[in-house]
Amino acid sequence: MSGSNKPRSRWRSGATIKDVAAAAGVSPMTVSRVLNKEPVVTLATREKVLKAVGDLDYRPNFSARSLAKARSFFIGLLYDNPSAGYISEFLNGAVARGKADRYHLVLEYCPSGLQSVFSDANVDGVILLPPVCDDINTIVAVERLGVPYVRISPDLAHEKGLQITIDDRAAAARMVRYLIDLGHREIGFIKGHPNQGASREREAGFRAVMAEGGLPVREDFVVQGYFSYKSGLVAAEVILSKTDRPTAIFASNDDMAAATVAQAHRLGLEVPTDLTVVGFDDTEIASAVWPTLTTMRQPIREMAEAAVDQLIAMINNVDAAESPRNSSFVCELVQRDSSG
Amino acid sequence: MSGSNKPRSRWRSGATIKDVAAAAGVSPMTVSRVLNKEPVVTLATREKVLKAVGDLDYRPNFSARSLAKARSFFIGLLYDNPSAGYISEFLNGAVARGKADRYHLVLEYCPSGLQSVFSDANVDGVILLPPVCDDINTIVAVERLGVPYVRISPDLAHEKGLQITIDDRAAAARMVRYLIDLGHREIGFIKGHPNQGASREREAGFRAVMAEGGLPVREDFVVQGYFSYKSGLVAAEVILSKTDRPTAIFASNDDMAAATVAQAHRLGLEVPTDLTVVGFDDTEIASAVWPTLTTMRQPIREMAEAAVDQLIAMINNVDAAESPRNSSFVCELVQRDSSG
DNA sequence: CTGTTAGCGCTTTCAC
DNA sequence: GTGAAAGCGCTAACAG
Repeated sequence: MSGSNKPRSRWRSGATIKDVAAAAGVSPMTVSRVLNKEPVVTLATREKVLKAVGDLDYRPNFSARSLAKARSFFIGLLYDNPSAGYISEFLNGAVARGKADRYHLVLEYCPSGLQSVFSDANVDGVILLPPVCDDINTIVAVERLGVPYVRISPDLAHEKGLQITIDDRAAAARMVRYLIDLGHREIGFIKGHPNQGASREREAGFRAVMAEGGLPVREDFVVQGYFSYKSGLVAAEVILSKTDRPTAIFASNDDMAAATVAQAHRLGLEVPTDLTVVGFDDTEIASAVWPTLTTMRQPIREMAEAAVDQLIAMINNVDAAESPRNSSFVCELVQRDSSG
Repeated sequence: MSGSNKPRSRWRSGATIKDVAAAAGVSPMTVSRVLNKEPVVTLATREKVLKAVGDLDYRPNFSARSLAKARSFFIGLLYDNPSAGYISEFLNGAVARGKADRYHLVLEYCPSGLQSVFSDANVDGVILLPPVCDDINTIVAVERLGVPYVRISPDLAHEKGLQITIDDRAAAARMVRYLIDLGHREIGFIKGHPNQGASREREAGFRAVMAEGGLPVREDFVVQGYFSYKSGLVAAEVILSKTDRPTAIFASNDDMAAATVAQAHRLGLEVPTDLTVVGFDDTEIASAVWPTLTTMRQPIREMAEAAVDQLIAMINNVDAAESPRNSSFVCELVQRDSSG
């Protein structure tokens, strides 16, 4: 940190609630009531106050309000290297939803393993994105914080804390059924990162439907990936370099599906003519590659909105916090050009 | 908002600085000094205090500290639909850098046009991402806030406020020289969104080098894009559907370059055999498509770190704020598979 | 419907 | 090197 800490000799203006009260000829308390939209205030009084607020360009002091209300009006967002598309989509939803209730988002980068959570922030609630939502150290740290929290697409069910999920298994099952309906019999599968519950669920959905359809799963067509583009490249090569190969590959996310398409091209295979490729999530990349990817759209934005909503409800209403109402979102099959 | 607002009957723990002081047998003031790492305190005292802090699991109240210090320790980040890759990269840098000085980032979504900036947050400084950094209403609103701000890759030079830029013109020039060195003579260009200065600069760099090399610019090979994948698809079609076409296309960002590759494929052209395509930014998509894109890497993370650094310096030191030291970052040509 | 009093938890200032 | 008093700007709780 640099030098002397003398603050604000020119920053920050300074009209306080007292100034507004004086200008409007009322008490600070009345100003406070107007600002907090309490319905009791007379219309006339309200207007006087609002005028004074405008004249003085008054902006309430967040810290003072927080201190008095014993609330920070901040929600912490714990993340750790999600794909760019995922986090940016999530942020859009969460920021918009928080704004309505005057909540702001504070970002905390949480490389799992490091338990350096919340060095000193005081937030009213916390949202944990995968895979942080499954890091036990982080969860413990958040619980010690004593604030409500929401876990997004978590793996293990954990006593407290609300969970916002999608039914990964059902969604994966739907995708495999789609492939079978298309006439595919030999279907390859690229698994997701083993540190995420979604990976197991998606695989389970895949296997369930294959079994259901009486189709044997060729274990050498099921390979480990890690949700990254690179890992998809490797996995696809393993599957496609065999003399016999599947007619379709279901990758556990879009990045790996995109990589599979690229690998297919490299090996001289046309998509979808020679090989059908499908992904999961419907992140940006799904519409960016060529051919565009058939995938399972995860309603990330809606999930973010729900997370913020529920969190605010829990912050306001302790009862709600006692009996969290987990919610599960449904995915939508988005058919594009990579399947046939 | 839901129901009654009775707070924290079970959330929030509660050890205050007084409790710590009592436990350590010192005054609150001494605890404060220890916590703020003021060097005056005796080692013995310091240790007593630290032990009490640990025992009580004390975490300082951010709001109280902010109120007393007249500082929020929050930095606002104003954004408006940047590409996912851009914002997520920027966030990584900014969050990490802020952490070192106990600053946190608060996100504000600022659809330009709407001047709904900072409904009520009080931040110590503001970072404006493009294109918000060029929205005059937003700039005015931020100036009225009375806090220092940094603009990232801004268009018009504006009196106050620090600017973190790259030399778009020079970078674009370098890319065009690279293409010429590769033997290309007929080079197409897809412009960026006209609301961003970077677009004009990149085009200027393109034209300068073409002129420098004595190569005429075919105006029908220069078409308008808007930085989106879709706009790139359209632009590329315009250029490539002619009977004669350029041997190389320089798109003003990666999304449009990726779209150009896709469009080329659709038209039966091989990249780079039949057509060289290059982009700008080196965002995620550049390594995600096939063939991977040759592009100009913009050091987004470093720029984010610099922005936070400078902002904190300005917050702490008014003198620094008087004479902002703008900084310009250099880009790096990343050669991949889409050029030849 | 509006005002008064007190205090949130911390830090500043000034003593000692 | 440490402590006591006062106050940051706001709102809860109570009066009236």
